[in-house]
Amino acid sequence: MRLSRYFLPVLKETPSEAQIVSHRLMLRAGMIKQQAAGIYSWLPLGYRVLRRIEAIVHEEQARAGHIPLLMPTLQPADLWQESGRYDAYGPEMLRIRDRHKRDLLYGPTNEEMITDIFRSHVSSYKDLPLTLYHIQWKFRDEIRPRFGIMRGREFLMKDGYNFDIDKDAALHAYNRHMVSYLRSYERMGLTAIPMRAASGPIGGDNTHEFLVLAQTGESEVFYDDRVTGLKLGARDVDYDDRDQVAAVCGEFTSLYARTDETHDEAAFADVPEAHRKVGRGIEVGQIFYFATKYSEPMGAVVVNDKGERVPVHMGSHGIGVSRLLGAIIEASHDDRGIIWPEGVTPFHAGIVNLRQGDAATDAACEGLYGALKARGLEPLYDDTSERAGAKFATQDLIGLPWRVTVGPRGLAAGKVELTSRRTGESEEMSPEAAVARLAEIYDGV
RNA sequence: CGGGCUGUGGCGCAGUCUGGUUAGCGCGUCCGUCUGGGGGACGGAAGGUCGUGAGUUCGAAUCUCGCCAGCCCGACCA
Repeated sequence: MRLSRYFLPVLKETPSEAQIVSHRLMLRAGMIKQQAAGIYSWLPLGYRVLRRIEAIVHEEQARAGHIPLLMPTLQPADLWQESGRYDAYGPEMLRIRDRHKRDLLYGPTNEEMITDIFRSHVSSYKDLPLTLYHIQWKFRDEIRPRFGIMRGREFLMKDGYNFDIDKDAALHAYNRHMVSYLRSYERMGLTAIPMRAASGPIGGDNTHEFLVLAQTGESEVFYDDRVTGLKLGARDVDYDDRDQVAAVCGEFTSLYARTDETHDEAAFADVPEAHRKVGRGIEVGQIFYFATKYSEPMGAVVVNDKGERVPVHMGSHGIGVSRLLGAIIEASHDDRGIIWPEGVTPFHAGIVNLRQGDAATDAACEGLYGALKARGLEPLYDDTSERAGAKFATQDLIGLPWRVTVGPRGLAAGKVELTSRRTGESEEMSPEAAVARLAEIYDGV
């Protein structure tokens, strides 16, 4: 993309409504625009990151064998009356009435609807296990939205639902989700710690929340800090192997890590003092096993191998896709702007032309731009006539992890400069070498 | 929803207390010249129903009342 033809309304000053860093930076970097309290438009740069995060979630769900579909944002009220949650949910649920005076709601989650889909089409244990998920906009009419996209009323969420014949199978689904989530967060450059949590309005006993440590987090967290060093890395997990998946989950959940909702001082005291940490965290996902809480009242039953009709065991599993942008920025920024991890960056690298209009510099930039695209990378070429300082400031603000700086001075020696946004380190090299290096960096991402 | 606060060009603000010609400033935008490796300089220009409605007054951004929107703290939540 050429910056001169893009839509990137960056701001030099911070709009007064924004308090926390992710909100300020998202506004300044021209990623979002508020349309009402807790409701945002996604401007091109923000939309790119949102789509990147979504893509990672889709890829990792596919790897775990989970199947995507898409349910509507508006749901009929009667489904929720069946489960009893229409009254239980309270004013946080946005209720709508159509022209025929039928009661609808803007879905805050989809357990009822997915259960309805399931019971309509599945009747035999032979069709299990089944895990369906979608990534769709949700609405929760928060009393007080805040922190920009982190605590909006409208938000994009991945929510998945597993249907299994018994508790053991459902717990395997639970574990599969935990591993696929850990892998998703790692690919986004985040360390998200699974913590034992409280179940809230979804219900169920078995539940973990995934927390990204950040000063601005909404939850107080208590943990053994050795948990932050755990990584899945490149290891290959066979999602069909119950024991292997369970072992990975055991590794990530055996150290003490809890939110204030489930915190146990006595158990926490057993953590060696040097590792005992109290901090704050941003919730970026939660998984639940809730047995037959919805299948029983809603009649989601299958015939088992003995010919008996039994309610299916279910769980649900969510990742806050739009919220993750805020969490990533909270975890990865400096005083000049955002620092995107390679996995979610809106563009792979910026090309900064220091002397727009100079024939040799322009030609070198065009060459780099074409060569990077030919390697399958998406560069953002700053071909505007801004001065160097302004271009650098914009690059730093929008946080592309790599910058190729091209100016007549370096070009005289056949060199461009490749700079890491994260470390600030620069290296001079030929344009060809810069392209090769970037291709190598993104090869494993 | 309780408490606190704010609405003035695209953004950040002053002016309001103490009412008075054409409502200012910085940034940004546009044009020109000089510049050119970390938000450059100079010259010129465009852009405002002062959130909104009613009232007080000779006169309202400024005073009064209502309404709307937004922000912060709390309770609530992913």
